[in-house]
Amino acid sequence: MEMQKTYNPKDFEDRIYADWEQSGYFRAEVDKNKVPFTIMMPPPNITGQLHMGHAMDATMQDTLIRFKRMQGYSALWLPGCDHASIATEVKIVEKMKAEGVTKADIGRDGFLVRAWDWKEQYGNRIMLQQRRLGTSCDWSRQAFTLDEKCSKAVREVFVNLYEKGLIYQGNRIINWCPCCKTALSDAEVEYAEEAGHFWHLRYPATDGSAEVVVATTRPETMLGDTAVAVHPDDERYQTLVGKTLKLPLTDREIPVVADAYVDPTFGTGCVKITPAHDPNDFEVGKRHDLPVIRVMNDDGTMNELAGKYQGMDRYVARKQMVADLEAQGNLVKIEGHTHNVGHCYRCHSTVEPIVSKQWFVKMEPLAKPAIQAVMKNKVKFVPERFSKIYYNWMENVRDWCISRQLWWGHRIPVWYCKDCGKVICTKEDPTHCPDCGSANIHQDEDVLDTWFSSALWPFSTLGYPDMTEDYKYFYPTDVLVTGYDIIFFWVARMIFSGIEHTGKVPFHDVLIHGIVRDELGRKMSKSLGNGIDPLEVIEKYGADSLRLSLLKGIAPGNDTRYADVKVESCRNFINKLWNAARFVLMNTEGKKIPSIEEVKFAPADKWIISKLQNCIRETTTNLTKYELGVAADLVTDFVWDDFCDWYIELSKPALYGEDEKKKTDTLAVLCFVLENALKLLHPFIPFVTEEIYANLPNTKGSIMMTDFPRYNSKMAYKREAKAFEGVMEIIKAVRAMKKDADCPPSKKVELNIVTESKRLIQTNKDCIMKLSGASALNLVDGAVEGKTVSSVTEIAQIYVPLGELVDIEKEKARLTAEIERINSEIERAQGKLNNPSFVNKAPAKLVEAEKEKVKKYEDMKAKCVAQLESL
RNA sequence: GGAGGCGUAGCUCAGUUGGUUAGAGCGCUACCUUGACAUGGUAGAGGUCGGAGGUUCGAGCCCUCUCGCGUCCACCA
Repeated sequence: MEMQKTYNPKDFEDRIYADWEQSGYFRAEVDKNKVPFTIMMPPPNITGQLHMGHAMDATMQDTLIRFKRMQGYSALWLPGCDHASIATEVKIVEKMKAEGVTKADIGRDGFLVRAWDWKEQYGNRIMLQQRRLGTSCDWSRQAFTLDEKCSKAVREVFVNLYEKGLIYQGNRIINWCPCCKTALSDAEVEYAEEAGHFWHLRYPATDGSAEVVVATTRPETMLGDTAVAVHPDDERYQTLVGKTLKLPLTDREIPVVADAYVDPTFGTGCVKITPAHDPNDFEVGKRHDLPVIRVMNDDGTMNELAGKYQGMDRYVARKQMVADLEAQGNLVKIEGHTHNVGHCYRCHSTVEPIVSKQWFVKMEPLAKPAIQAVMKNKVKFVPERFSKIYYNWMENVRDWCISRQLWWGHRIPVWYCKDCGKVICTKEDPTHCPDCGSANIHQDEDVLDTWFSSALWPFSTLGYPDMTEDYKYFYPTDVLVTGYDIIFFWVARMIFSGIEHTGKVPFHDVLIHGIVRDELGRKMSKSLGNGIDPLEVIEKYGADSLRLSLLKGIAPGNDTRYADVKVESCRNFINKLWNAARFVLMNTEGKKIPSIEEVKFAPADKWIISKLQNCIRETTTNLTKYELGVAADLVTDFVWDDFCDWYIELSKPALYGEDEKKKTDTLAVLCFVLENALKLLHPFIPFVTEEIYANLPNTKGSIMMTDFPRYNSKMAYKREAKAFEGVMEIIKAVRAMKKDADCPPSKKVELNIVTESKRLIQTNKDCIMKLSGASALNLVDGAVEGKTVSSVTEIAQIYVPLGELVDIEKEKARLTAEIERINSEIERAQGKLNNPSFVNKAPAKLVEAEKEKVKKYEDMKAKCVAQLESL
């Protein structure tokens, strides 16, 4: 097959993916002869579209899983989607609103029909988009948090926790979203600074003897006040404690209580206590046995206990009440005040702390072993610093509110007996009350927090609670790859869930990455409209270029910026690789290539093979350490600098020469190095490496199923490679000399070389001449007469007669400068050696290196001085 | 209030247990269409690593202080 002059990913990416998928290569088998390696894909929401964050997340995972697969592991990357209870429900309600339909109109069953329709329509979209990236997930095991398998695990886990007393129902202050009309967990509230006010209100004592002034940021909640608190030691208010106050705008009387919660130095030292609408007040209320008066409805309007304000929206009521208080003379003052206001993470409405009966998971017993697991390195965060963030959260976590007043999700598996009040929580749906036998039972209306099922993802997807072959073989998983933004939502909850329900940590490593920002460093967001669609980038540059650009130069845990120019430079790299392959293929065409074992290596061959071995070793190490950015740099640098810029050029004298054996030997090395480079690159840029691999002589099958290159110490050739670098130095020196003398590169020059390494130079004569643009290479014994420019390298002095181009004065200045430079090097090294503490304390190896350096530079200096004198 | 991060070449970023002369991409300068590639080649210019002090034979890396900019958590009504 003919390769085009320019790399064009559109010609093959879709075709190759279809081939892979059809071949079954993505499927992981339970194979006792292999070691499993498992990654669970963080399930994207079914409402979602692929964005840059997904693209990076998926690319990292795909790179790791392809690497491990090639290393011989039974590599499972299990994909799937999250039903995203609240996010999806919000979207469906929005869509219904456009049609003029409400949830009440169609009822629960009708709503669920729509929700499943939605899932059918959009649930697979993002999975299809992921394929464009080249993701090698095992689609045969694709899961969904609301499917039968995952639901079974949810049920099992809920009942177990309930039976252990770790799930309970309680009346507590929770975060309420009046827009979504559901409770939220603490993690689902986002705080943002907002400009607001402090309203100072006067509450007179009922006996007229005194008054207190309280300040509030939410005056509408005063209708639910059931006390005013002061600090027990606050001398100002000693006489007030025990008295009652008249609550303005109502006909209620409320007591003054003493509670240490109050900070006497803040404000007036008097705090209105609203147990139904503030978490701290709720606690104070409990201590003083205060009534809990909730004055707000679920939709954020005032309720029947709000008197004349009933039915008003919370903000309308606020305005009206402030006006009324002012009219009464009970508004003392209004202060400007910025404070943190909580918002729903889905609809961004201001959340309302409200007392409500909800289901909770008791966190303390679960958190302890989860903290231990990380402390004892059973779970390792990469980079390590994220474990601190994890500890900080885990150590201070409050009970998890898991019930949601939504319909889309796992319904809480609890039934209530209407006759005897029994609460029934069982793994099988009950038909009657086990206590009184009544069939008059009904299920709890609420569903579970969407993260309750995500928390089980690493094992629910493998069949838990059933001890399936998959579960036994692939669990615990190996590495979780995700962003730091969901450590609390998800990572932490998977860790304690895994430990509690399976007795094992769900994964050994957590590779944390940052977020992909826009070119200006801003977060990509819908409201800013600065999002970049990965699919458009793929369309323009190809998936491989996008993948590589998302990996090159990234460091674990750090944010990165997306820039077109980065993708472009990666595309350029791939084009380079493409053309290098084209070069090799053009030359191998119709030739019989010997196997690498039969080749007699030239010095350049040993050099590139040595470089290759080094690259194999370093790349493997870094991929194993999850340093994907470093690994990507290593491989691409090897291909571009060592292979393309040097070795391919070095191969040309042999390829265009007369010696057939030399020619085919060189071709064998070219093929060998290219093939290995393709394998090293395959985890990063799977499509183009597959395409080129298919064109290589003597290859069959897919590159993704070949073995990842292994470091071969027999091919290390360290000494030979080092020696050959002396040859390269000469080539570079000649190029620089020509440039310096304004000699056109195309003009062939004569090289006269003084060296002790005569054999090395002689063996590589063709390469030196070809790469430096020389017409002749003479080994001479001393300085050459006449107008020459000269240069000194570690192993040689080079004289190039350039006739009229030679400027003696310029040449003298150059040599003088060179001697100065060498002198400063000698000084630096000698300075170290003259320092007794360096010589005594530094490792012998380093001391030796400094000595060598002095020797080398002294030698070069002598040569430079000799040259200068000869001018 | 607490925790953590960042500050390295004009720009965007690497720099893994402290160890030769601190790297890359893009940009820039000069030259080059040399039988894979101008999405290219060759040769260059350009940082002393935010600042100060300290530990060490040796610090971009460790410690203290300090300046500037993000982030997360908590939250006093």
